[in-house]
Amino acid sequence: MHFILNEMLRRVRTRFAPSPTGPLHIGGVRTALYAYLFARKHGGDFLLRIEDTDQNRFVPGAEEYIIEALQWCGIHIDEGVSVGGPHTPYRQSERKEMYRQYAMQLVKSGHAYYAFDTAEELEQQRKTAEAAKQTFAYGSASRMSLKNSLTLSSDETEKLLNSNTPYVIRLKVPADETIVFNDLIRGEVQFNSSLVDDKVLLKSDGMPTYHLAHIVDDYQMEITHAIRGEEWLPSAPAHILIYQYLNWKDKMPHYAHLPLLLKPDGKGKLSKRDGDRLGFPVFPLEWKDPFSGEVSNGYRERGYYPEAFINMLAMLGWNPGTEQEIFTMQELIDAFSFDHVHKAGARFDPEKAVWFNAQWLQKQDDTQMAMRLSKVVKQHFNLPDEHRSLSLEYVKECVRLLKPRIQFEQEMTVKGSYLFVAPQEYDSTVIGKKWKPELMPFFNHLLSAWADLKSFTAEETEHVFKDIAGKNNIKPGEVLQLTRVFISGQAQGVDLFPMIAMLGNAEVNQRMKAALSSM
RNA sequence: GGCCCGUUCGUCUAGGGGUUAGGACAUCUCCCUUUCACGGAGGAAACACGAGUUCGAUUCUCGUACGGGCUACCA
Repeated sequence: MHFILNEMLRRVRTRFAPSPTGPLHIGGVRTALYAYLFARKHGGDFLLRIEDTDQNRFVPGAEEYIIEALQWCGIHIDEGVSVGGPHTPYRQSERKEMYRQYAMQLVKSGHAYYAFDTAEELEQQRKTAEAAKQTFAYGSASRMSLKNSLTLSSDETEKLLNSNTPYVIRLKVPADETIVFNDLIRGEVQFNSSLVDDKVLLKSDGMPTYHLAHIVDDYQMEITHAIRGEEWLPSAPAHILIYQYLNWKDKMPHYAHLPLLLKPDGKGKLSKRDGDRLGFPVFPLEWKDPFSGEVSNGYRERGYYPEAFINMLAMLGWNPGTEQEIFTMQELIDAFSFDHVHKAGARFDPEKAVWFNAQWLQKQDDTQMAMRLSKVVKQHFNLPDEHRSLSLEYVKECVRLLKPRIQFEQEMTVKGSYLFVAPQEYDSTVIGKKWKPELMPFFNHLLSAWADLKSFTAEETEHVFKDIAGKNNIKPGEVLQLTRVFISGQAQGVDLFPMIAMLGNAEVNQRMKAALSSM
C-alpha cells in the first residue's frame, strides 16, 4: 500500500542519455522524443544527461550537436547539461567519483568483486572457447577459474591492489535464478541469471561502465521511467540485479525498450550508410566529422520542418489508435502512451517522410512563407530591393500558386523561377512537338491584342487568347503549351492565365517577343 | 552458436476468438484540369508456416521458419 502510494505520488521524470560519440541518429531522436512526450504527458520532467564514460569514443562537438538537434526538434530540456538543475553535473565524466563508492559498496556486500584478468588474457579465453565451438562468458560458470578476488586469497588481492595492478570491478551475478521484470512495451520478460555475465561495473581507468553509471544516475536523478532502445534488453537483468543489490529496488524506474529503426530495404538496422546509399538524411542536422571532415546531411538542411520531422518520427513505431496522422507536438503529448508503441522494429520509409513534410508545408502560413521566399529569391536571382517580384503581395501570390506543387520550400525558386525572372531556355520537347512556323501569325495577333488590353487580368487574357485562336482557326490546345513555354520556359507550372496576369502586360510582351524571335 | 525480442498489404500500422481484416504512404485507373500538381472517386495488395485449444482461429498455446538485437574494461 505504502509502495503504491509512493509510486503514485512520484513525479514522472524521464531522461535521454546519449553518449557523445557523434551526431544523433534519427533512432536516437525518436527515443528522446518518446521520453519527452511521456514526461510531458504526465506533467513531469525531461532531462538530458551525457554518458561520456568512454573517453576513447569522445567526439568533439557531439554534445553541442545533440543539444542543438533537440532544440531544433522542439524537444525542450527541463534539466541537463545545457540548462543545469538540482542534480548537476549531468555529464557522467564529471560524476566519476560518485560511481566508485557504489561499486565499493557492492564489493563490500559481496555482490561485486575485483577482477585482474588483462584484456589479452580474456581475449585468449574467447579464442580458446571459440576454437572449441563455445562461447566464453565471464560469469558464474567461469569466474572461479579466473583471476579475481573470489579465487585469490585476500592477501593476494590486497597485494595486487596495493601494487597498482590494473583491475576492474565486476558484478557477481548469481547462478540459476530467474530474473523477471515488466517492460512497459513488452510486458513480462524473463531471464535465467546463469546466462547473464558478470558485467564490468568499474573499468580499470576508474570510470564506470554504462551499467553502473546509468543506474546511479537514474536513482539520484529520480528517474521514474527509463526509456531506451531494444538493444539494452539483454542487459536489463543485470540492471535489475544492481538495483536490488544497492537496495534501490523500490526506486527502480519502469523500463521501456523501444523497437529499433530498420533499413528501408534489405536487412538490419538503419545506419548512416543507408542514407548515403538511398539519398536521405539519417541525422536531424548536418554533421561534419571533426576527424575526417566528412559531411553528413541533415533533415534541417534538406528543408524539413521540425514539426514534420517529429511527426514522422513519432508515427514510426507508435500510433494514436485513431486514424489521425498529422500531429503537432502538443497533440502528440496528449495522445502518447506506451501501449500503442508497436513491438516490432520499423522499416524507415523515406518517401513517407517527404509526404509528412508536404503535409506540413500546406499548413504553413502564406505570409510567413512569402517573407522567407522573398529573401531567398532576392539572393538567388540577385535582384535589387525594389524589384517588383519582391513585393510581399506578389510573392504571396506566388506562394499560393506554388504551394500545392511542392514538398519543400526551397523548390519554389526552382519550380517557380519564371515567376521572378524570364526563362533562359525553352522546353525543347514542347517546342519540338508543337512549334510550327505557320503559328507565327497567330502569336503576332495575340501579342497586339494583349497589348491593347485595358485590364490585363486572367479572365481577359484568356478570353482574348481563345478569341484570336478561333479567328486563326487554331484549337487552343495547339498553342496553349507553346505559350506557356514561351513565357515560363517550362512545360508545366502554375495556372497559365493567372500567371500571365501576375507577370503583367509589359513583362509578358517582352518574354513572348524574345521567345518568338528565337524560334 | 547461445540468450532475448519480434512477425497483419511493398512500407508504416489498426484490429482481435465469429469482421466484406480498416487507414496512410507508394502504385494503378478514372474525374477535375487544354500543363504539372492539389483535390475527389475507385482498383490491386496482408494475417509467415505447422500443430494444438475451441463449435469456430488472423487473434490463445506450442513448435518451425524468418527477421532483429545482444553476446566488450562501447554505449
